[in-house]
Amino acid sequence: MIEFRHDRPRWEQVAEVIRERIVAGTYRPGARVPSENDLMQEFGIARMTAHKVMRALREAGIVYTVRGLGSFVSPPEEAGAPEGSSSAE
Amino acid sequence: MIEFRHDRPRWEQVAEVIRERIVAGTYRPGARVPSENDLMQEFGIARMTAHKVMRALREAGIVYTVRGLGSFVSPPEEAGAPEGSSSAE
DNA sequence: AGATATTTGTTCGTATGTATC
DNA sequence: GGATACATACGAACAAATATC
Repeated sequence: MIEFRHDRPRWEQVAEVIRERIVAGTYRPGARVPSENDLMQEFGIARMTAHKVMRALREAGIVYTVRGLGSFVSPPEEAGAPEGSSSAE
Repeated sequence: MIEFRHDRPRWEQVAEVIRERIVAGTYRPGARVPSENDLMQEFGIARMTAHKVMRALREAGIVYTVRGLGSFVSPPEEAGAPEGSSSAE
């Protein structure tokens, strides 16, 4: 369990953790991130709080969500690199 | 946006607006009235304030609320008209 | 086709803490 | 101190989309 600070919202702190994992590569592009239910269990938070976490990450553009399926790490920003230019598909 | 007066509670002023809409027929009997979330957005108020609005309308008997669904305009007072007397179901 | 489970979306109910008046 | 108002957070219920059996 993580130690929640009292000077910042929980949904913000959890979102930070997930964001760090994505940056670290723990969750790769296209892969599913923990469901709201998962977040509830892992962080001991309520569903609505977990929902807020995912909404924040979604609005930050680092995940996208499909109802009934879950949320997934957004693909990297292809800034001028045409697909197929890096390696074989 | 509406101009909030400083001499009366916001929840009271918003409740007045919704009540007027119901009287005017903007929201008909049985129809759903704006959710607390809707009120937050339209009037720029907090959820607790929006909740107070709906509670006031509920206690006035002009709406009824179903958890998980929303609030609805109360049916008119049918003084002596049994249900099913108007048409076939 | 139907039932079930999982998951997100949305709604209301409630409690707490903080700030302001 | 009380009333108002905001933000946060937990709980419960209803709904829709998806997948599996």
